[in-house]
Amino acid sequence: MHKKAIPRLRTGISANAFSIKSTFMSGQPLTFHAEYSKGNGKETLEYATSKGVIFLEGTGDERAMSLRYGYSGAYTRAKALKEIRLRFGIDEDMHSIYKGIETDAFISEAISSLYGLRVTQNDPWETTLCFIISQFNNIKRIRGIVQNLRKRYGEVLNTGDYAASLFPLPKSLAKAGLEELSACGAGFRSRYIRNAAIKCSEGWLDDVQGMDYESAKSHLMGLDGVGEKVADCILLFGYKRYEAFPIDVWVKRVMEKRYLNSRRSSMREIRAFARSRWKGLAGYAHEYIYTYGRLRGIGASK
DNA sequence: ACCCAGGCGGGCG
DNA sequence: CGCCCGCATGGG
Repeated sequence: MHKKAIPRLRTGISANAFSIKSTFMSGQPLTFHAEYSKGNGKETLEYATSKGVIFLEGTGDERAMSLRYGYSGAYTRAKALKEIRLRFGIDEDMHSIYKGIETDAFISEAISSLYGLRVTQNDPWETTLCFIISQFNNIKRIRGIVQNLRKRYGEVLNTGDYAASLFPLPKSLAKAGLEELSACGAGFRSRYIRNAAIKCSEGWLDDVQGMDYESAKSHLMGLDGVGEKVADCILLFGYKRYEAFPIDVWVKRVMEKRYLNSRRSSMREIRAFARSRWKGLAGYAHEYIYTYGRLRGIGASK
């Protein structure tokens, strides 16, 4: 893909409590369209937005991660840097977040294992598309479908030195045929994708930012293929609403096993528990519980 | 062959 | 409300 390397610039950032690897492993929407690699003392992440490609390179450890960056497409130096700061929550006060969510030995174990995992703030449309695809699916396949959609519907960026398919815009997917979407692997989600693309290209997501959590959630659920869980993911990863606590099969199992005496519990019950325990930071706690639980296979049937 | 995956919509009691 | 079912597809 690369004909010539894109230059990497200094960000001047030495991030505290920031791990590219843990963030990548957490399976946030970014990672459905990002490539991670690690070698000779540095780790890199490369991902496509609808505006261009961003490269992030880190050296050092999670307590002082020195960052460099690169960009292509419509970005300028300043815009690329701003994108990175926002996306990875570089200016977040992790000390106070950890203080707020570290309520017990289990989450404490998760935090030390995944130290530096950040909740990323992604573009709302990206997040909506990624999580509509996520339903009744697995991460590997979600990634594959997102890559296929990028290649088929994303703007092609070709600078001569470098070529890539950008993240597809809603207006581009709004015109997609159902068979074509199915050919990307979307299956029964094809009609959800097209309908959401149509509504989002007409401004469905425009006012969410100003809504309170409950109204925003029910508004998002007005999109076909968006239920409670996906709406919570969109709010958490697309709008940085840390009060959202999405409950998928993994979180459900881990919560039951580690917090609810191995009792089979309803979604409502689990949500209420999480909200009362972690309050406005439930979503941040969620990422550690979800990722740690999934990587360790906690509560898995075998 | 079977089971599962970051669920959701629709139908039923 | 809560429960149950079908759903595309690919990997273990």
